[in-house]
Amino acid sequence: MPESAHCGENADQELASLAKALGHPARVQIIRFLVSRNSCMCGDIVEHLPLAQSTVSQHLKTLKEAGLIRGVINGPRVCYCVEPTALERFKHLVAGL
Amino acid sequence: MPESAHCGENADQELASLAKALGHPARVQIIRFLVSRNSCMCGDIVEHLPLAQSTVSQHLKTLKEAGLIRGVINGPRVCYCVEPTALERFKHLVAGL
DNA sequence: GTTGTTTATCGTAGAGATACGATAAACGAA
DNA sequence: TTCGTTTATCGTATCTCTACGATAAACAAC
Repeated sequence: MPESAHCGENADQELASLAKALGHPARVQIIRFLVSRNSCMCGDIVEHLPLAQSTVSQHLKTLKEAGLIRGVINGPRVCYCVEPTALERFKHLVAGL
Repeated sequence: MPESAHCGENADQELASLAKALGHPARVQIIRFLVSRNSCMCGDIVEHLPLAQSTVSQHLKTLKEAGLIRGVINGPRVCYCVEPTALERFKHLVAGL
């Protein structure tokens, strides 16, 4: 299994990638907001943050690309929620430091 | 106590700052290296990473400014070690997500 | 179809991150 | 003092991040 030969380095890269995604206060707030509400629409997040809608959308994209959240299209809206496995994975990797 | 009125936001900022410091693979590797050895000289880290000495020094500065490591001058060398309280604080903040 | 609502993307400006080589600073040893 | 070792800092080029307004895309309702 050549994959696991570098699992340590991969874990470093994975942890760094997740940490980077949470390396901005607005994105931490978004995650907390989603955890507290289980799920919500993009508009709710925009109202909750002192940022323009386009900026919030960009932060959501960053979190989505890191795998920390998921967006389900619901008519003209998008319902966002945390990806529990990714968040737990992050907690696990951090706890292992 | 006006300080604690915004402790939630402060925690977000604190978590984001620590996460940002760990948002690069090289810095994750440095932290792991220091944890595994308890402490070591800068040169050891430079040898362990595929980066120039100046680049490693810059990463060390980033980690130091985030409070995650400490550098003790020892003659012409500098002995680096993790700041256990900061690392535990980070683990605690992440676990609370 | 048109209209209004919601979200994503584009374009862009400014700030910060990342890497390196070159150089400076600090110190022990000769 | 002079030399060698070790680490930090400077200067720089390139890239990424962050923010915004403007615009496009998707859809419900009419």
